[in-house]
Amino acid sequence: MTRAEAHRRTGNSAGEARRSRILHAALLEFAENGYRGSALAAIAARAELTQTGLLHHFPSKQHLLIAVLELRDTLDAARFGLLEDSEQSGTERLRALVGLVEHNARVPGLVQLFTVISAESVTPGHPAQSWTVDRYRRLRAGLADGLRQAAASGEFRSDLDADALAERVFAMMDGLQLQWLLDPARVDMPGLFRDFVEDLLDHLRPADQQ
Amino acid sequence: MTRAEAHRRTGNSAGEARRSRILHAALLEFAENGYRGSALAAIAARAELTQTGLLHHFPSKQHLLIAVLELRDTLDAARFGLLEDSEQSGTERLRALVGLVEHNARVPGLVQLFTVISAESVTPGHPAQSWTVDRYRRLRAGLADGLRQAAASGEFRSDLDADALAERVFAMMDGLQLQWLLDPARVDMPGLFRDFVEDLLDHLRPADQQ
DNA sequence: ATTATCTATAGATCTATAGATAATGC
DNA sequence: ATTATCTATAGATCTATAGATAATGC
Repeated sequence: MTRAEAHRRTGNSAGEARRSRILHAALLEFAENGYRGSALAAIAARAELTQTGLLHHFPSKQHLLIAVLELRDTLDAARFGLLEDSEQSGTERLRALVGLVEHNARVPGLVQLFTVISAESVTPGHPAQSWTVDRYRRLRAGLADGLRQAAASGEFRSDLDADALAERVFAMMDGLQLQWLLDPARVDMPGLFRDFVEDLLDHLRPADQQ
Repeated sequence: MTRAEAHRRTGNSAGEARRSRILHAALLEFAENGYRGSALAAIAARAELTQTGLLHHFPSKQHLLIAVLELRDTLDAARFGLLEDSEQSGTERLRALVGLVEHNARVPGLVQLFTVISAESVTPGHPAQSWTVDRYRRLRAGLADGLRQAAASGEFRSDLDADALAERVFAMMDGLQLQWLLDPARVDMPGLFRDFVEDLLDHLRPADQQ
């Protein structure tokens, strides 16, 4: 172990604080202009250092984007218990998503980040492409597992198509996000998503409880 | 009327053909790289003329983008009878959307154009922003009207929330498009959308027919 | 005369590297 | 010694304008 490694392990709060500031600035810029529309110099100015100063902390623009996405995704997943190993019921899982959407309605910048970057990353050669593809696979698989568990336990009807439902739920979430970002006064994202989920829960109740 | 105007009205097939070729090239580039990621020179090369030659036909990059979007949107609307004055039933309207999605599955480039540009246009100052906002308003209002008519005629249950349903339908369509573009092998966009619409039709049937 | 196209180029940007200087912490 | 930061700059791009030349159609 070099001295540098030892040091990094023991805090280095100044450097950490700077990196965190750069990540925050990058998040705002990427959300406002997308990856291709954002300039390192603008991010650096927002974090109050020079463009080359920024590149000391993140070796390239691509590294910076991935760092922003991973940070945000980890925070969200932790916050809303979207991780696989949680002990929630199917109903709780779906309602946790409603809670996430309600929270999202208060942080349009973050929603915009994921909406803009996800769509941009369908284009060939985009640096976030594999990250985005993997993220959706993880999200769908996690929810589908939860739904299957709930079907097995008798909470939900046993003939549900877990994969199809998981896709529907995230498709609805993303589609509503887009329309809400474009026209917030006319699109009540959290209300529409909540109603969608409640209708879904009605539909998922086992036949003997309907 | 100047001679130029008279001339334009009577054909001018060479110029028209060139413009059409540029629009097609621009569509492909914008779909592949987004608006900000596309260079006029690349579009021009695809249309086999120089960058300044292109600017003779479209005065700026913004004009070109809007021309592409309007052309495509008009073609799609005409093709699938999404225009307001059609005489379709509610069921027919919803199934026409299923037909549109099935068609879209065969033209990923066009789907990518709308997906990438729509998301990019949530960013401030994007040239397609008002076009995109208006397009969604038109689409939602058109479908909502159709649903209301169907409710009034007794085809659908009378207590449906037409605006909320119209939003859901387009949100589902867009969300599935995104996931399909990212992972076509794992996301059966047309099948998922068809099932969604059929479930919706079940739900909309008046109580006395269930 | 009008339309189409080209060359040349102004004037901005943008990412990333090289290399110097200052600050930090063992 | 290591880390952080800066100036300077190479080398690509990118949009749009100016102005010349060729082609087209009355």
